[in-house]
Amino acid sequence: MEKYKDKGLKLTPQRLAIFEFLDGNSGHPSAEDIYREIQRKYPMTSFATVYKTLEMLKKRGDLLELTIDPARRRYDPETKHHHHLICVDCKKIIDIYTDFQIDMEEDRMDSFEMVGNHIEFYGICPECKKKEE
Amino acid sequence: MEKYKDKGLKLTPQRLAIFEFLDGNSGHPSAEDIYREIQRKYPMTSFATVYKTLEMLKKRGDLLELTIDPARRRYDPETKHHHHLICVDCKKIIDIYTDFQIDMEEDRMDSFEMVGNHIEFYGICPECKKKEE
DNA sequence: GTTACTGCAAAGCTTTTGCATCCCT
DNA sequence: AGGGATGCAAAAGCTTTGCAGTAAC
Repeated sequence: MEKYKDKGLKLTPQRLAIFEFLDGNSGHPSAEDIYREIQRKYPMTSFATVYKTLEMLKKRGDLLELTIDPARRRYDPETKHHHHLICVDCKKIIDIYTDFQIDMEEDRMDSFEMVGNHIEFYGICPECKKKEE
Repeated sequence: MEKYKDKGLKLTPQRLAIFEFLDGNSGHPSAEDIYREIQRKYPMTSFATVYKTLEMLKKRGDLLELTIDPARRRYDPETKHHHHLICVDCKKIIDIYTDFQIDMEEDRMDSFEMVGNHIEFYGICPECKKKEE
């Protein structure tokens, strides 16, 4: 939480609630997930504030936007390099911290300047597998 | 093109134009890209038809939906397993056919039944790098 | 007192849907 | 002729934005 105390950044109750909800949250919530949770504490909080705060956190580099779910954006407060294991059925997302060696050969990179990578593992989670039976 | 001739599938001019545009297209077009191109040949084609046709192709397994771009869905007619190299600036997407060995250890899979994976490589393309200078 | 933030409502985009008409087979 | 496909327009989601009022500093 300390990391948010800097110049020109006002710590409003709404923001503190959002920071607190995101801190250590590995559930990869959508904007609506965040909105619903924040509303329980601050019923007056608006969707606009949630989106504006998420945008601010993204710009600061304290929040990643996941493009895994075509229906809605999901957010990840864990900014250290990691990958994701996704249930193709319920869309649950699990963090994977294994360091895979997947460096590309120079001649395959089409002269791109590489800045990173991200692996999506697809699978069926135990809960959904059970439902299938 | 032959692969579309089967039971209960009508080959309308609109669909043929879409199939032709997608066939071998490695530009990962959005629905609007497809709509604009098809309109040049069949100005009467509607957006609804484009979306309905893409949905049909997805269900048949002849088209992949990419979730790489948070602003809009993009489509990939290449259904063989491959990865993507993405320009973080202009969002250009390049296909990568290298077969990386990234199998996870059993005990890291959280009991998921694995069905596949997809690597996104992020970089800055030569064109965008030039613009930066 | 300043200045940034909030909330509301409207607007912006992308994608989906219902239904009457059309046309491929 | 029959049934799937088309096109229109409306609707549905998710996300963004403008602005006046509010509150953090």
